[in-house]
Amino acid sequence: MFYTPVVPPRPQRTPSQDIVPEVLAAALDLIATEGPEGLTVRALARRAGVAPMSIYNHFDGKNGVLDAIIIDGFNILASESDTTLNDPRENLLAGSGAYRTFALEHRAHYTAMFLHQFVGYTPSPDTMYVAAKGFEILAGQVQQCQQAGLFADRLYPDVAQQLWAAVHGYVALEIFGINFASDRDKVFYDFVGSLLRGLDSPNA
Amino acid sequence: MFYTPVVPPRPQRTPSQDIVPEVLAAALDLIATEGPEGLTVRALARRAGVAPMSIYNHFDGKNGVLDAIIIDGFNILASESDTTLNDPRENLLAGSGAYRTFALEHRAHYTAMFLHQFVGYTPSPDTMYVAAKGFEILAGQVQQCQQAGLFADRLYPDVAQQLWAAVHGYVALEIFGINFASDRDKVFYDFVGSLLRGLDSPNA
DNA sequence: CCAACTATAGAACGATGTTCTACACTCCTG
DNA sequence: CAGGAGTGTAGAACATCGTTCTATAGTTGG
Repeated sequence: MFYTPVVPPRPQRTPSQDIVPEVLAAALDLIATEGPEGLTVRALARRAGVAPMSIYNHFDGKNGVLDAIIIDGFNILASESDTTLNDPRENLLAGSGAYRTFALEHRAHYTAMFLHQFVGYTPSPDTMYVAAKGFEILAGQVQQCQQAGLFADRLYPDVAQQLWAAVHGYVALEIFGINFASDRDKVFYDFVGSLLRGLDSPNA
Repeated sequence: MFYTPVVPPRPQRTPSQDIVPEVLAAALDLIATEGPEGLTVRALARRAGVAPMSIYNHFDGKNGVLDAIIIDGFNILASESDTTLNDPRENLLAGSGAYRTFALEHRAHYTAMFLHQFVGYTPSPDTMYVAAKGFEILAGQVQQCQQAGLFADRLYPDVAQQLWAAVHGYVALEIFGINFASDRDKVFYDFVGSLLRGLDSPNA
């Protein structure tokens, strides 16, 4: 009369050390496939094969997951866009291209970092620190250009801000689906190249 | 024994023709003061002094309110940035400045139009149409420049896209609070001017 | 003055983030 | 190898969200 199931119905518990990476992967997957609004605690736990409570035990709730994604994103962005070519101007062009590639290929990261304001989310101090470090990398590359004689009569943080604004604006409209350029890649490089050329001539 | 209140406790019903403008004003006020996440149907009705059901009787729910805000925003933007100076290049510069002024002064409009993705919102066909018209105004201004000899070896929709990306990027970072420029106004005009100068020289 | 219209209040439904509690599995220690 | 501490899980609970429905009451035109 006793009945023992032949197959354990499912691994009942997720080992502790697997939870964080699986939740992060599931969160990126959710944002990429369902959009930022698809990132809910219940859906996240379901896709990660984990109990909702684990989001609170291993992260600080949904905000903690967002902090983890954003910090991860800044680390990837820093490692991919901190190029070190000999020509500092080429270096800046290559960095801009790498920034755009990061945004397009890690759309979920970029969305969480710069495009979507998640309701109730405020970045943690750690997140703010990593973000500031990211801007410093860009500013450093511009400074190297200046030491090579470019952007002569401008402040390098201003040039960094202008370059960042341009690249972010182009990428944001691209991701929003409102880019009507004839050839997105070519128009992008022409865009950044033209801006650098214009910024290298004297301030009007 | 009968008691008649000397003052009617409050106007019980809002006259029909007042509801739409009051709801729109309350929605802009809510976004501006509480942020986009503060725009909830209940809070909106409360601030407008109106029943929640009115949002559904006079608009198509929350999405209808957003459509109304966005269409209103595009109309304001078109009327303010469609400048007609004699010099087409000056015209483009003035239009860019007007775009930025619109974004900064009508922050709630601009947020709904380009910065925040409201959960569950998809623009109505009418909204899409008005938005496309807005891009055509910009493209027309660029085309006038081209007829005057500027941006010679480039396609005018590409130049329009590049200019829009630049201005939107600058404004977006400004509104997000991550603009580190020494003087925001001056750096903006230097930004747009440099881009136009660079785009006027031959394509590399 | 009455009938058609419509703004209102309030309950209801499913879904959200979050917290709490009881339970069951794991794994280290004695 | 047994047992207890630690921890992942399930589920209920709370307030709030957008939305729908119903019944009521105020307004207005004929």
